[in-house]
Amino acid sequence: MSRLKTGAQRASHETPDYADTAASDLPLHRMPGHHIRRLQQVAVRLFAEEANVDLTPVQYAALFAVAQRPGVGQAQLAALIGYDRATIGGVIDRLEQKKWLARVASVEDRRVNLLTITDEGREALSRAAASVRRAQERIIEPLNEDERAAFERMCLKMLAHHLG
Amino acid sequence: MSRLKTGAQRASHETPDYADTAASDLPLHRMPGHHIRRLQQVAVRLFAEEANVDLTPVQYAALFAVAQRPGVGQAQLAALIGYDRATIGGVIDRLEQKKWLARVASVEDRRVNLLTITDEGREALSRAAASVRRAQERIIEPLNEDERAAFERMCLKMLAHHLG
DNA sequence: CTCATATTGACAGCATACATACAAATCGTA
DNA sequence: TACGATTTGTATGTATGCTGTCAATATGAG
Repeated sequence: MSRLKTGAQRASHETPDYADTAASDLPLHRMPGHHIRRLQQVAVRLFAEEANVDLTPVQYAALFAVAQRPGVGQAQLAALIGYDRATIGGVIDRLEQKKWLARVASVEDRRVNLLTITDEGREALSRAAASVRRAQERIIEPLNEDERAAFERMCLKMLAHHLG
Repeated sequence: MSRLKTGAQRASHETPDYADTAASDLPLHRMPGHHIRRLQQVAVRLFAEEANVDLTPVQYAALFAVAQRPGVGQAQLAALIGYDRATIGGVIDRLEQKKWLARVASVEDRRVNLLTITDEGREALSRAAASVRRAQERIIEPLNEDERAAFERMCLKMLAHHLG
């Protein structure tokens, strides 16, 4: 049986007034998870808007990481940038199709695909750099310098706690 | 060419040392978008860990919103909680399968599906409330009170700027 | 050396997300 | 009132993301 009083809802503008919410005293606009999800949507959109290369945020991260660590395996790469082993396979497939990444079977460990970036991949990465930077700046554009630093610090704090 | 001196970034502790990155002077651990994506992953994981009901974060948001606004249309619902019109269809499909949400054809506008929550839906929502709250608290657990307020404020500031 | 154990990458299945296109229906305006 | 523009829900295709399973391969304890 619910205690929800539906009578309280009138037409309000953007933020609905979730008044009298007995079932949950946590309206959506008070949930960090909700904000984070929407920020993620915004970040992806801005990335796509700025992009001058056919790269998604995920593909960029993967390509960037392989450039830093040539010869990394798929599982290692996944751990490095925070992906699932299952997900990374498809990402690499698409980067391989574009000839920006190459899988090479390891001789030491025949289970492993050694990943390397191609010259075209490096070129794409280089070409994308500026627009990626712009996208990142646009996300935090409404924050002042202090807030940007604080935001980064808090993000890292939460990530260290939950992932570390 | 960038003005950023990449030489300045030495091996820092937990984060891999992306030293001498000529291709991009923005390492992953300095990209807000990267942090947001990983926070989103954490948030989803915590939600799933705490959940005592078969509900995803998205489904919870949709169910919650419909409970607040019975008779809302799919497009309105999508706008309300920040989804794509195309995405919301599948979400509603699954909630309808569980008998927690019902589509009713509108008489006034025959294009519209009026969405209403069922008694079972209300019951599920009520049952989920505590665990959803716990999941939200766990996300920001490493932050102190001031930081939590600041984080929420900054999230809302960015969202208002990019969505408003 | 051998066998239990763990790791690696592939695959299937489910659930977001987005862009695009579409038919049906509604609305605005001439 | 007729008709172009818009809105609504649906479908398709692509790309994350996760869980779970599997075969092939390493690894380590005995």
